[in-house]
Amino acid sequence: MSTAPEATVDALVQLSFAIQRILATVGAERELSVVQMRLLGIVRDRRIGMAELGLHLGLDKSSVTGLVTRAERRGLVQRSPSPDDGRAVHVTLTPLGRAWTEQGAAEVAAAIGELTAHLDADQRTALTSLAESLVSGPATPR
Amino acid sequence: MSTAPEATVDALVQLSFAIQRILATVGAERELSVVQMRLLGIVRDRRIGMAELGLHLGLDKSSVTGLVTRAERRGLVQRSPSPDDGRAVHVTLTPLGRAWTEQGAAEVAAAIGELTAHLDADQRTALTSLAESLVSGPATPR
DNA sequence: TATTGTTATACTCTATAACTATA
DNA sequence: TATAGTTATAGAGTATAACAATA
Repeated sequence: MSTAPEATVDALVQLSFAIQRILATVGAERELSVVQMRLLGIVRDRRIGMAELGLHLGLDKSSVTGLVTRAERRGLVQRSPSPDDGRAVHVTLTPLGRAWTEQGAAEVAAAIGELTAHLDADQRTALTSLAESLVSGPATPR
Repeated sequence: MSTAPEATVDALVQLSFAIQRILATVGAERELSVVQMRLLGIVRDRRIGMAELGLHLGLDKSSVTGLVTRAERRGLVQRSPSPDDGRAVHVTLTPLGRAWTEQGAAEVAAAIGELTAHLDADQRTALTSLAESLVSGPATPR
């Protein structure tokens, strides 16, 4: 049970808030919450049902129902019955939802670009690999 | 308008979710949301009123009213009238609130310690200073 | 007039429990 | 029986608008 030095804890917590603020700000331009943005991002590249969506988002299935219903009402996603399983539905992006998702992703990348603009190439590489190693554990050479 | 490379964007966004998940998990042990945790953390070292609290949290003052009321109802914070300004109130931690705040901070530090356990001292130092530089801009030597 | 804070209201977001339909 | 999803309900969290009290 290691405890990180206070400076490291503070820096990572503050950085996480800065990134979340970027996501919230980009979403707010289209009145999307961070969770709605994640929903669109997840549905973007997966063929997925409500249950699996709940796993990705860390939400109960009943919460996902409301989330998807609100996004559907706004014309961003669609429910369609699964051809394989009569109980299941698939959630997919509408053309509008796809456009917003791509624009949002570009705006997030631009804002993070501003945040990291003062780094040189080596620093950026170091930051990226350190961040990756925290998320997925130490590098796993194949 | 610089745009960060995709790998950097992904790594930072995923890292921010990992840190937020730690905060949410630690809070959940005491049925505290991340915002309630932030509230306690802000009140911990400042003598502060509702308006300034709203600025720190990025919330409207009416939202802060509800947030503080719920925390007060649970015995975590106290409102007290400002001696200087008849309109203002100060929000302070109760002994229980202080205990929870300190325990929570320790648990967050421990969890982030786990996350960074695989880093050696140099890597940890590099990560900390890179993260600090993103949050507060490039190093500003005095 | 401006500022501090609360109240009323409405909506999003979330979980729990109970339910329907399909596997 | 188990799984996929919805509905009903309750509560937290948020903003806007209107308000009271103080500066």
